[in-house]
Amino acid sequence: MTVTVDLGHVGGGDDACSVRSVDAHKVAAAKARAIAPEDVERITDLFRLVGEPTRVRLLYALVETGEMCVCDLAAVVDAPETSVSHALRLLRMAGIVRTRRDGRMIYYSLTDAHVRLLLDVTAEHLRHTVD
Amino acid sequence: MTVTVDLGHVGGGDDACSVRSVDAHKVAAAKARAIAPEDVERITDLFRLVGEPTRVRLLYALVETGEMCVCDLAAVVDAPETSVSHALRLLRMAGIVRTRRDGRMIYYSLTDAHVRLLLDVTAEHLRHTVD
DNA sequence: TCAACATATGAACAAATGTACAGATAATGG
DNA sequence: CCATTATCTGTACATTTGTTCATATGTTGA
Repeated sequence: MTVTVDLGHVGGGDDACSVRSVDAHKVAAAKARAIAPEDVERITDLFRLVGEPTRVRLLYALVETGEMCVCDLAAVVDAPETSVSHALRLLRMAGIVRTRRDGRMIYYSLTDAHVRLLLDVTAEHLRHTVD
Repeated sequence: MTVTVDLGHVGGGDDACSVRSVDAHKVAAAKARAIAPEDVERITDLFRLVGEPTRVRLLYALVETGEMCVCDLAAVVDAPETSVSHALRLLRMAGIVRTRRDGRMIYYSLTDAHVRLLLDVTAEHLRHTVD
């Protein structure tokens, strides 16, 4: 697997300012298959949401119990209810969790099973990187 | 394994300051099965790393091409090489990517297939939430 | 309607984070 | 050894982000 295409020097082609490339093949291929900017944003938004301790613990709590009210979630993660409410709002706005009202309380639950899978896959990844 | 169920009204018990709970069952269960603090940190560290546009695009580029040098990666994501170098350092320190030196260049590649799976699962999640 | 409760919202502040610039390190070829 | 190339590292700055306090919304029961 040498490759190292000849292509004398792929001068400042395309659109970038002063970006030179060593292996034009790969650069072109990667650019062609690159993920759409819109999708990049959605993916990073999702990951960023799950990249915070309180929110991850909230999600795990919901995975285990199905649904819980803010009060109980706060008890589980041992954080002020206000903090939990803010965290849940972000998760709700992202469509990761949904709410169900029952009297004065509002119960939160996961919207779909994908988040669970996401967390599981991550756990698997961590398990392997630990060894 | 106590669990102490029976509800009624579980006053300010446990250890938190002023956290009351509505459904002691779920709170106890969730606390018992809660993920370890150490694991929470590792999981959030991982997600936070993938929760940034440049880094995600770098990872996708590596998924597609196998391996690339910093220079070409910078060309793909259209960012200054310094930025890319910083981003790659974080990914490398987290064990997500590894390096291979060949002359003056350093080639980056994914450490294992788990990240790829992670990205795929996420794509799946997004696909469903769009509908 | 009023008081008590569960949760949401807004704003302010400290901490974390990405980015850019300058200089440092490492390797190649002459 | 020197110049050049490829990448790294350190630092400073602007932005983002999580947390907290105070206040608002909405619900129940008397």
